Amino acid sequence: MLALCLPAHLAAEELGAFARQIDSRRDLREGEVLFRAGDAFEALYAVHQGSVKTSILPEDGREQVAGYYMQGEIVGFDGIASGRHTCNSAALENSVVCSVPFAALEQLARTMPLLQQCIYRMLTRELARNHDIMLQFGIRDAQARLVAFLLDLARRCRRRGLSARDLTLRLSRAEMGSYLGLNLATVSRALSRLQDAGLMQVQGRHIKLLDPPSLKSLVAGESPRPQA
Amino acid sequence: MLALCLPAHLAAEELGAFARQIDSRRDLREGEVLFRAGDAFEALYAVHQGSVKTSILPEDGREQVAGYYMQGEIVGFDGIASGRHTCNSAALENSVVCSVPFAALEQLARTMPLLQQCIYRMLTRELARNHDIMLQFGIRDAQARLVAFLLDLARRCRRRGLSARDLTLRLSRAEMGSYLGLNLATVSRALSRLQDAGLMQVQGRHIKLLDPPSLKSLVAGESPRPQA
DNA sequence: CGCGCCGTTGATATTATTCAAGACCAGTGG
DNA sequence: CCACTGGTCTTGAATAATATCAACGGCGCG
Repeated sequence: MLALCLPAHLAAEELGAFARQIDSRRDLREGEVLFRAGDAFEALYAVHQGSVKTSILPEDGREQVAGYYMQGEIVGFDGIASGRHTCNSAALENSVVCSVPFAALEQLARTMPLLQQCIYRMLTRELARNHDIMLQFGIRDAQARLVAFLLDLARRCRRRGLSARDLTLRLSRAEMGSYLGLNLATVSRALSRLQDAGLMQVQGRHIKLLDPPSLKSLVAGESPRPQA
Repeated sequence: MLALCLPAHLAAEELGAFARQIDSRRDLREGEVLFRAGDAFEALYAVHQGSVKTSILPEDGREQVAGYYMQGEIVGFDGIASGRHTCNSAALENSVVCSVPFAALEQLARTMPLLQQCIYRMLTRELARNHDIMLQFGIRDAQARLVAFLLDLARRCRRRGLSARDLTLRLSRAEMGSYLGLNLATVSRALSRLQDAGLMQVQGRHIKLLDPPSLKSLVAGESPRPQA
């Protein structure tokens, strides 16, 4: 299953050597913790099946969702620099991850230029992705921000061969809200309004995007932003 | 001056070869553009003197500030994955940057393990930094968010041997607001209130942090967050 | 059936935005 | 030297958006 988790352009023979060394699969049940803030950073985890969230919990306050990872995505880059994880990670449903011990990976990469390249690409991709996410947070309007999130989700689904129209959220309203910096109730209301407007169909955690073009223009077009 | 821009742990002899190849200094006047969204990604820029901002401008809307880089920091990671810059960059004051052609750097790194390491560290650091920034955006209260920004700034100043108490902002209120997702007026009011509370002294763009501990607790302690 | 969790929705309070007026400041030209 | 001007910052009042509080409905499960 490792082959599925790792970039395809890794040459076959290298993959063989690689897999022999570090292949390691782990099953998670819903809610099960993958790592915690403060844990030593030992591995990256490729989500093979299911989905995973990351979060922080400020001692005083309530959990804040920091990231959401689905099939084919990689969790754990936080803490790669410091050697310790800076957030918690837990499965949102029964899931399977491939654990990739990072020290071994690095070690191996020293003698394998292609693998080196592969790691490098992972890092830069993650960098670009984070950049995108940060820009999305610039959207101030609650409804537009939510739509941006859903469209991002749709894009990621399409990439993985799933339907980009029929989304199944694995996050609760509260978790979405936390991730987006919105209140649970605000998320719910925004979804209702979007449904009333005929732009999507909402049934609990199943969302059908009825009018992607309009949704896109909603995000790009009329987001009131602070001046500069 | 390149030596100042690059990580110190690069072995001297390698640095020599490196510098000979790619050393390239560029002076920027206030407001001068370093690169634009859509430009081919050719180089990273180490800020040697002064400061630089990145921003996007959605066709419809107003400029949104995406990042702020000071002396000793590196701009341009956006677009490293796609080969094109995804945001604009301009000098906030008269500045000097070292341009580091990235293709050359990569090429060179193939034969220099230490340089390889160095690039690698740059990437992971940037990753960690972005992660931190994203978490800061989770802070919902305008005042607390602003304080978090100022404390981050202070930390970066200290790291660079500048005073962590007396800050000189290079961003206007509007730019700070744009970066933080707040209105200009909100930023101004928050600063006034913080001053009234005796936590800092504000004189235009000069800010003196009078009570860092209280400021820190303000960020961590009582930020009302959505539930999850 | 009753319970707990999740989601929706209303009423209200709080917070931030918007609009607008004026203060401050530096640069410029009379 | 002094107004003038453009930009930035502060502040007030009105408005809009979101959070909070709370009630209720649905659904799965013991």
